[in-house]
Amino acid sequence: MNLMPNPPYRSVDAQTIKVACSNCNMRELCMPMGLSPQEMERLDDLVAVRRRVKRNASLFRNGDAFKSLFAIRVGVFKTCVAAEDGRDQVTGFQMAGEVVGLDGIVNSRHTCDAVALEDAEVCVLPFDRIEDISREVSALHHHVHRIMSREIVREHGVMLLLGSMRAEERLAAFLLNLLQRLHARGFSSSELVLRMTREEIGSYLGLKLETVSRTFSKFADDGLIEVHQRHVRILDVEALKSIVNQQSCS
Amino acid sequence: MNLMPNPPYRSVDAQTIKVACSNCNMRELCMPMGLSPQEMERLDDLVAVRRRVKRNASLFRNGDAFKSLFAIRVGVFKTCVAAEDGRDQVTGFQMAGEVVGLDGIVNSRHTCDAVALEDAEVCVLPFDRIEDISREVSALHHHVHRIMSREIVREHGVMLLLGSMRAEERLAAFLLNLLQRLHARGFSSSELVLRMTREEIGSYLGLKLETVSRTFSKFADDGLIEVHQRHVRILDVEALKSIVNQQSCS
DNA sequence: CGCCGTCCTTGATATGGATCAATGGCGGGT
DNA sequence: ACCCGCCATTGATCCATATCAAGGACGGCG
Repeated sequence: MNLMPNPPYRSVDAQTIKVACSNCNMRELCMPMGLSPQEMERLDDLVAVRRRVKRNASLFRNGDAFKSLFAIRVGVFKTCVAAEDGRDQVTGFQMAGEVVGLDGIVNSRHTCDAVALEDAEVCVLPFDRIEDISREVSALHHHVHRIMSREIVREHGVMLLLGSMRAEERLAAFLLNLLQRLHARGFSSSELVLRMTREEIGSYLGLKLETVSRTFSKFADDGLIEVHQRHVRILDVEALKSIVNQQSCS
Repeated sequence: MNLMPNPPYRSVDAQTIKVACSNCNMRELCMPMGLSPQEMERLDDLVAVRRRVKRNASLFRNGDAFKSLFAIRVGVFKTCVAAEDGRDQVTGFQMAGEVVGLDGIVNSRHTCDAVALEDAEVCVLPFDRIEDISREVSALHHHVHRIMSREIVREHGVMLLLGSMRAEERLAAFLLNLLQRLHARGFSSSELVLRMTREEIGSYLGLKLETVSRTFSKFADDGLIEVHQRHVRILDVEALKSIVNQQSCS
């Protein structure tokens, strides 16, 4: 099942922008903190260009040669892996300040697709340059390790969710996670706009879209949230938290 | 649900052995290849000690301070994460030549348990020394990145399995994966001895132990495998592969 | 402004795997 | 060698979620 029947493949804007990290207002999200001015200067060599990615376009696709990591500046992406038989699985949703492309390092080829869910902009971080610079800037060196480790830990959490939680717990955990990340970016922690469809949420959570929709409705009936299409208002965070933590089965 | 009711916590043998990678017969599994003699010499500074871990003992536990990665020399481990409510999820089974502990880098604390499924031995790789040495030995630098990326890609595969496969597909994929890894280590690719219980397999695959058992029995009835307790003989690899790849639902 | 395509909601029904329960078998310890 | 505890198997039943089906709402475009 393909979520996007006709994705305009690689319809990426050619217009790329010369940039520097040192005056980027996102840097506290994607770059290490507490650098000396000369270290900061070295980092400016890292980001050669930015790239715009239109809604529904791919930043990279399974099989593409891996050359760079991408730090998201604007927009939300999904990453998804595909089985031979065509089934696919959303492995994550990434937003500003998060880094995508780590899957490509091991075999110099990407093994998943990264698709923009809205018009987006990323910083292109050539990986060989990352390795060169991090030889001199140990804060960057360690930062890269931390980013990769964080992704591993995040995926552990998703495995726990997929392996042992029920539909309501999964959706509550999903909402709380989005909320927390949006809050860290200065957005309201009681209101959010989903950038993905019910089907994409379902794929990520190992549920069918109807189940996602029904569970939203149930939360709304129970007074935990208000849902109007992709607009969600959180009325009772604590109740959501207790759904996630309740010992439901086994 | 705790898989191990009374784990002898941290009952690790104090007898640690002074060792060197350069004459280790496992090095092609856990270390980068094609090093110069002087690079190899630098690597010998990496592994300070080895550690023995008895069956059912933990190599590290959730909350432990992170100081080192561990390269497995002998034995099989499981890693598992726990939710607040006590549920836990096996996130992987690791065997000789594989590295555990990557989860600890991001916050300098481990976020999962690593438990030996049989008496085991690991090389202790202090992480600060890894970072120091990889500044000079770029092959090691890149190797660490590859190992972390490989783990991310592996977890993508588990997410696909947990999110979209049915019980038979999950177990077939699990057996094929074990087989392939054992084969790479010189073992038969048609016969294997499981080091984990049905419950641990079930936790990893997001199934209950009864379902795992029933699915083994079904495969045996269908003539795909022979099962005697933890001894499994593969009779029809191709059939297992076709179970994994078949477009079953949606 | 109305149409069309995509996404979402809701209901009815089916089913795969969980749960509950009972028995069996192997292995480790004394 | 025997017992005991853990692990595995198998059957009967239940239930959460998938599946199938039918509208409904919104947004973009002619």
